[in-house]
Amino acid sequence: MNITDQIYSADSANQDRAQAIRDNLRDAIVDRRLAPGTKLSEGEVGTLFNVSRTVARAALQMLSFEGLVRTERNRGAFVANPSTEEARQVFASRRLIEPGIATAACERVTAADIVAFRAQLDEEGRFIAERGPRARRSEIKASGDFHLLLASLAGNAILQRFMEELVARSSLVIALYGRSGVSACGHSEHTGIVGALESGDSGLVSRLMLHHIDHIEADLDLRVRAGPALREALNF
Amino acid sequence: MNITDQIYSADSANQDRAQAIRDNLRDAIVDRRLAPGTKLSEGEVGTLFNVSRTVARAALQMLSFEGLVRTERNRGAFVANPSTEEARQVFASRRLIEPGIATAACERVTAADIVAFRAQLDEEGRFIAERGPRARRSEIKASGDFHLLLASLAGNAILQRFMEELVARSSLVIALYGRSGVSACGHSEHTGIVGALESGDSGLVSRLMLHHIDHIEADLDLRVRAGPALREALNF
DNA sequence: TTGGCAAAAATCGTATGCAATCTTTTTTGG
DNA sequence: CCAAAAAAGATTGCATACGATTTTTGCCAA
Repeated sequence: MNITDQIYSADSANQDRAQAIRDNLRDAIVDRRLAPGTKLSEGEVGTLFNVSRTVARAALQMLSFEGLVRTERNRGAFVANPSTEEARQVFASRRLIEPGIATAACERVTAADIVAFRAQLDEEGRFIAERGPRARRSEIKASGDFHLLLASLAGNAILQRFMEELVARSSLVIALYGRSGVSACGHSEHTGIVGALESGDSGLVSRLMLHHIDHIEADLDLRVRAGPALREALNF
Repeated sequence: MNITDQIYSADSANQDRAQAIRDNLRDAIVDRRLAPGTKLSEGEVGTLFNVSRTVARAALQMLSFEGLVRTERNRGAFVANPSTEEARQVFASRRLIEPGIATAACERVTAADIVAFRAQLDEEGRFIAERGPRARRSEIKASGDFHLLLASLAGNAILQRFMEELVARSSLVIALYGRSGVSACGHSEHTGIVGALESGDSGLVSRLMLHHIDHIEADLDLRVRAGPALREALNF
């Protein structure tokens, strides 16, 4: 089981079908099974999940609030294709929020949490060792789940939701602009953060997290390329 | 309090109608024309704004994402009634985010922005001078607008949206738990922040903002009272 | 009066239909 | 043969309909 399953199961279990569809689509987007720019028509989503357009539409609306889907009036919904500027804003937001979350988590972490972190790290390591695009996607997801696990420990539901959005969008950004070299490095940084958490040094945890975010962003290629206008025009 | 106190303008010009309704309802909630716990039935909202339940429902869904409305399955939507714990989380989030926003804004602020801030401060001052509940509501709103104006200068659309949500929820919290004494004090702090912005000292701006948030929260009465279970049971 | 139960009313969740808008294909004029 | 106009097709925006669930009402007995 992975983290997001844990986080959302309580919601989607007895709640709306729209929420279940949203979770399903979000996983697909974060996993890159749905490429940026892919059209998500209400009818198609509806038939795929055996619901009416009404329910499919609600799910797409939720994803659009989270920034994972962009909707255009009378045209439909598309998997988001974040610009380099958006990518920068995502990471600027994370730099602001996540060190604070790490500090808060450090002050509330329990031995059981550390065990969960170790398991999470093991899973990450497994995917890094594997080859192939399937493992690559699982690796991105597992890496995001690490940050979500930390956020869930901070004891602040609002910040946790913000982080869910930011992590999901980060996955999109990394899939689009990542230069792929950093995986093992990121993993070792995660390991370091868990170690600092265990030692209870909240200042260190916060600093490590900040550096980690910087490293992730530094691995991106955020130079302006072929012009976003062209990308847009080609509906990518 | 009743929804029908609501005034609505017929301009659904180029935007989505659901969005216009959401904005209208949000203003009403933030202004406290709609009290926490008030039921917002889809049918009633729909007839009030001359739209079908479909559109009204979409608007309510948006507000529920923002945390201003709580929806219960098969029961309906209600204006949120944040608990003291939620109130603490709102302010913890603001303490994390807003000093950073202030720093970013300080580095991008222009002379024209300063003029806009002065105008905003003047408006605040006017409402503080006035008496009566109408002025009190306008005062809360104007105070929130100050923070939103600052957020808009930070140049980060994601953080700006987070702040919009946090400021709106703060208004609810202040309306519920505020002890009311702090208005003039908050105004003077706003003035101080603008002054620091003008001087370009981003460290000072950040520190003033942090203190300001602390003062706002300190003015709240967040002791656990008559038991949130009772409040919930009474649907307040 | 109070408590409990069943019918009625209200409200929500969802599917479906129609008009408006956008996209693609076909037709027409040069 | 190509460009522009027109028609056909697809998709969304919105309203409405109907079953399901909840809440209220009315009634009777304790």
